[in-house]
Amino acid sequence: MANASPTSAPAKESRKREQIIRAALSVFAKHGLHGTPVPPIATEAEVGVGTLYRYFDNKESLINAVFQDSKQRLQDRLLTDLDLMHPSRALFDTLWARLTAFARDEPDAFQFLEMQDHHSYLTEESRRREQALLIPLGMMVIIGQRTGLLGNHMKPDLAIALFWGAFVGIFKAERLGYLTLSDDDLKQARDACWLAIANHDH
Amino acid sequence: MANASPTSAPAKESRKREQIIRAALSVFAKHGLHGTPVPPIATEAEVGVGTLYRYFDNKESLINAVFQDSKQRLQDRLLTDLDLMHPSRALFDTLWARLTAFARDEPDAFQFLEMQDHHSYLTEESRRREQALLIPLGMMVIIGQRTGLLGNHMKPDLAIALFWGAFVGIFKAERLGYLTLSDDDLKQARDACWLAIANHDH
DNA sequence: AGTTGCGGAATGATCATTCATTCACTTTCT
DNA sequence: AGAAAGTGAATGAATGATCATTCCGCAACT
Repeated sequence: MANASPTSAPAKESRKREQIIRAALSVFAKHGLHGTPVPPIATEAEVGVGTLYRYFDNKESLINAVFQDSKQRLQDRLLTDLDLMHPSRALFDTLWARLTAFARDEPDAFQFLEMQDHHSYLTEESRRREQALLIPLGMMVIIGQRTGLLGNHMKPDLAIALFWGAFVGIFKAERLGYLTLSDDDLKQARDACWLAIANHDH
Repeated sequence: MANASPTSAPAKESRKREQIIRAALSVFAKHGLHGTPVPPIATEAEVGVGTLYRYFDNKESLINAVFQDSKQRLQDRLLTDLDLMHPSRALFDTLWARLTAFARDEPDAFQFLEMQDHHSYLTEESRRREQALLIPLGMMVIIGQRTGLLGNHMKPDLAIALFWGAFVGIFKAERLGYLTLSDDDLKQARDACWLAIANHDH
């Protein structure tokens, strides 16, 4: 065995990398992308600025790492062990529950992913990650429409944008202090969203 | 008469101010708030940097001017000659139509108002403008619930956040290239939003 | 003793803001 | 009326602050 110590060298190294990503996420969420200098990120990560640049080529590549990491975690929490190919009201409720759990557990990541200004920074790979989440959801909507569960008049992309926008909207309102979301509020919002996209022909 | 010329001195002065606000809006929408230096704004406004600082104390006060101007225009276009105290499906459709018209006619203003990062800049006055739009809409929802037009289980603020988020979501998706919104798509989205908030007890 | 990781002062670039000067237009004086 | 002086808007080079990035000396580990 090359490494038997509790924190082996490569493990410790990648732990530091994650530390920086987490710190960056937290500062970006608070002050925006252009708005946060690099040194405060290093401070928050309890790391020298020079160290940060050992792990990331530049600010842009750090931003992409944060983006991909957050997107990946969202995707994992949302899709793991879920059969999107058999849509049902129960599946919708599960997705909603997982989404709210994500928004609650990782508010910084949730907010970061909705920021406007990272889109000019994103690399090809980051955009691919975006698709990795959108495409399965799109297929789910298509199947749901085929089976008569969902209204089949709407473009799948439109349904997703509508739903996602509504979801983001209520949490954004909460973050800005216009609202507090109780469990009951979330259930009502969930049901309202379902009404918006379900099939009403029967 | 002190001023008989077609563009009197005070008129010309305020025209220049508006020119700067318009230019700032356009550049802010493209590159974000922190992301845009002041000089490019002056260039876009066809004005010297020094001139810009004759009309605005600093960047922050320019941002607030842009915000208030955009918010005011949204409010004017949305509420003028509308009786919010008598909600109906037709009123909802009118609001939707005005909202889409605004998003189409003034995409920069629409996007700017949704940006995350201006909230740390906003003055008391700017926040007041925010309320000036939200409060009448909230009253409309309350009345709609009282009259049985809207589902009356939901907090008015929640209904508004849900609706506004969905609306913003579809236009954001279009801007980012995930979608194109035909007139038909917009009608479908409108009807879906109505289903989400209307009363279904009859 | 050598190698690798780390830190943070140093560097050069970019930014917000200022200010000395120009310029166009009035008012005053002869 | 024509000349001279006054006024304040407009300008953009200059200034100082802040930022991203580098690099060299130090520490830890082998």
